Amino acid sequence: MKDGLLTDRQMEVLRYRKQGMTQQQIADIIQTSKANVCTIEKSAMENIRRARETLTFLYTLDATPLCIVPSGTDLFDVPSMIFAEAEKTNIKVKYDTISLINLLRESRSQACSARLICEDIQVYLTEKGELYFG
Amino acid sequence: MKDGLLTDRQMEVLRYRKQGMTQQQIADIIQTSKANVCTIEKSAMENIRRARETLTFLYTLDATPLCIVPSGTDLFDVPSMIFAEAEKTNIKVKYDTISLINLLRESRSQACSARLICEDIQVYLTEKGELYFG
DNA sequence: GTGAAGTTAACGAAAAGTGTTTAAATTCTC
DNA sequence: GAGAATTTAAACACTTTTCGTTAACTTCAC
Repeated sequence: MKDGLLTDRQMEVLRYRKQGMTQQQIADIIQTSKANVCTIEKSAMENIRRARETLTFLYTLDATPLCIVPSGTDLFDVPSMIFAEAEKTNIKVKYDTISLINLLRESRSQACSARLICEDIQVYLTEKGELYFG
Repeated sequence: MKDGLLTDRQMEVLRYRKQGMTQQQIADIIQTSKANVCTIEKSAMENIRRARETLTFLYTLDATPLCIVPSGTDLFDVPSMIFAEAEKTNIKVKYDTISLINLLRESRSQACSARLICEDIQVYLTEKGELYFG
């Protein structure tokens, strides 16, 4: 029974990276090649992506796909898009405009740069009015 | 490049379970033994646990452990515990009492039954004042 | 162009994960 | 207690992941 998805090696590399070190510096410390540091970091990111997707699957087990927010959308246009779609389903969304934006920025920070959405985002709505971004 | 952590088999079982079927019913449908359905379901839950832990690691990479909320604590006592601890660190917590409780209930719903915390919960605080529950 | 940082591809060996069966044990319901 | 539902453990073939190497490649600042 292991802790998480990440190996010790992967966590080690991520910690050093968080501190701002280069792959070469890390390679020197953990005694390997920079190419290997690169692959370890890359597989760590892949594992993180998979962890995210796993939880999204779980959260959306009882949710229905609502709409897709296309890459290039203005962040501030997202709430009205979602409210409009939700109205068709007769489910009341649990979030107001502000908290919806905050929710999106917190759960998909990579997909938001300033006011621009830079990835397609699948939106799910549960019967309770909760939102998930896949 | 695979989707998530869960195999097709595991997702299949979780979907049927969500619909309220027994392991035996599922075994008949997917043509295997009920023991195997149990194993698959169990490893699915294990994978979900690991996905959660992976993301917690990521979120707490730049956070420091703040305190542990012990099992048995009243949910409504949690905010003041956390605020008291945070005061020692000179970091202002981003959440007020109500939103803190909501955050906890949403992110660790299993650990909250009504007003009772039923698992030890590790609390992390980032420099920005964000909270994570590990 | 040089050097530093990062990425990629191909390959091998070791480690870990998955689906399955069988059999025994546990929990739950009536 | 009887019977159904669920859980657990051990063992197996099989697949995937991981770490590591080597070598070539892109980017970017100077």
